[in-house]
Amino acid sequence: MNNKQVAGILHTYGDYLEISGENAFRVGAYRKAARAIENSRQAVADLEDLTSLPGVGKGTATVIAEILSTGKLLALEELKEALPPELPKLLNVPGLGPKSIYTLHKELGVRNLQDLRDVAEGQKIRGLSGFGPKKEQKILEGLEQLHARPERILLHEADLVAYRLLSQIQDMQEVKRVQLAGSIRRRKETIKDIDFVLSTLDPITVAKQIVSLPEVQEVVNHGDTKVSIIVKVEEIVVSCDVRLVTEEQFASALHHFTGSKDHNVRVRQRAKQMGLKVSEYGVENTESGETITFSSEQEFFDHLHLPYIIPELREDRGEMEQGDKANLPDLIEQHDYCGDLHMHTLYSDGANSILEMALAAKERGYEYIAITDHSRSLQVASGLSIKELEEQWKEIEDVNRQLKGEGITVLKGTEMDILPDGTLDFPDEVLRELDIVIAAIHINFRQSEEVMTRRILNAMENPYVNIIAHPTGRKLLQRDSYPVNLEKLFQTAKETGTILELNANPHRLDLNDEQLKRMKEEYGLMTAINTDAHSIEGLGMLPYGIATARRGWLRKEDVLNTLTLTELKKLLGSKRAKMNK
DNA sequence: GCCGTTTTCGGCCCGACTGTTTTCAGTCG
Repeated sequence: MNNKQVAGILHTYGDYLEISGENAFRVGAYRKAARAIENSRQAVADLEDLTSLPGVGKGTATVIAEILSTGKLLALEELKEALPPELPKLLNVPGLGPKSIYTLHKELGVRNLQDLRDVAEGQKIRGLSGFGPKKEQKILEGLEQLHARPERILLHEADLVAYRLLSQIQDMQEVKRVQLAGSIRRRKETIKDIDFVLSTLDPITVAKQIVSLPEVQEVVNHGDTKVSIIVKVEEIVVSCDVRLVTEEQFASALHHFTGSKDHNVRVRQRAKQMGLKVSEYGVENTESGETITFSSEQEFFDHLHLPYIIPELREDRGEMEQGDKANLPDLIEQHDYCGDLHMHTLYSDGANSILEMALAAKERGYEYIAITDHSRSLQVASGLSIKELEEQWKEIEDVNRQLKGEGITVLKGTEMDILPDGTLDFPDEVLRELDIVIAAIHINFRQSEEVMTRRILNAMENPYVNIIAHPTGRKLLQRDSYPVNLEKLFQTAKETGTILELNANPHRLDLNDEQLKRMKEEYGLMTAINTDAHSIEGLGMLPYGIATARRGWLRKEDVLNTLTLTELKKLLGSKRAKMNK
């Protein structure tokens, strides 16, 4: 049993207990334990003392031990017998929580979504105490919404919607300040809803203006301090929450609604120990009852004796402990970035020429780029034959001559396929001529973990392979990673001097934030942030890579692309020198 | 169920909105 499986059972147990009417704190305790296991770096099966996990005491330790030894949990099996198997699915219906589900099941015998629809349509819900016609209507609407739109959207899609709204809200006369908050501000890879915080003297007028914006499809909530709407921009439908506060409250509200939830809990626990109470409106001194407000988040953190914690770090992954010790890393910034090492041109499946890509890169202030078109096997992406690759080298040399003195250098590269049997698509004689070699898997994802891992290890053991592109192969909201043993990849990367990429494409972000953090902290490895651009515009996806690196606690020195051209060439050459000895 | 530099009992982060009520419970973030 791995950590994910154990945590999964605990989460399910929590769901079942909750809809059985169990004490909410007990339910919360199991969920907290499940999160602790998910976040644990050690395999829970190997732990000597389960209660060393935060939030795991004697009771939960016994439960975990049972799951580990038998693969299941008797108490959960019994609950599953006693309750209809599809009942937990009702938790996904917006506006419907555990208490209501419990009542609906007990009083009306509701077992699944269909039953729920039937009793709502049959107007049977309104007769229950605590329920009425509006609640009944809300449940029907919730059932509609359940399948109407995707649960989450990608960060770059959220940005498109968010900035469209932000500029309009900014222009409203009564609005003093407005800023994005929530997961979009923390730059999380996918977004459930977009949060805005604004300050104004006239919340009622501003709220009215917001609900009548042209992008608004539906008004979910409309209060004096909070407005919830569903908006549509270019086929992207997403819900947005807007919080309206006074100018004095703005900094506290911004922090509160930026989250994450777990981070906020930690902040409040800390404040409580200091005799303070934190809310979205300010910090109250429990003894004197006086509430202090702040003009910036910086002041807010100062007041709690913490350094400023940037939004990307607010995930309760150690930022409070490290902040307390003044030990937070100096994170990479976009201006540290010197060049992109993974991009495609007209030679394979890109949209622009080598010269166009080079000029665009120069425009962005880069010192170098690498042209890495696909290799011969990947015919769906017009992979290059050896002959075509050699023709490309001539063109790259031409472009370099043409751009001499312009401060930009084009490197000869390839994104070479790792074939299903683990061999490489080009022979060493060809690879030797290249400045940089990226290897990647694009076909045969369905092999076993052992075979997939072996394929990649083979590539890493080749002296000419510098980088493994998108190492897990996942596509966000589309497909999971192929099975691969990341620990073995990290270990071999360390031994061979191969670099695992952070692919900045917002559909990939592969490796992800947590994997990057682990790779750096436990193996001391650097990454390469590349856009994998297929056009000039694709180069502009870099911020998504930088943000993910920051969420992974990476500093400038943890990223290959911050090296100067001279340093880069030296580092790329060092693997060959070492392995060809 | 967990947890303790006031604590081994009595809290558990905190508040808005909605729909149901006539003072509050449930849900959400």
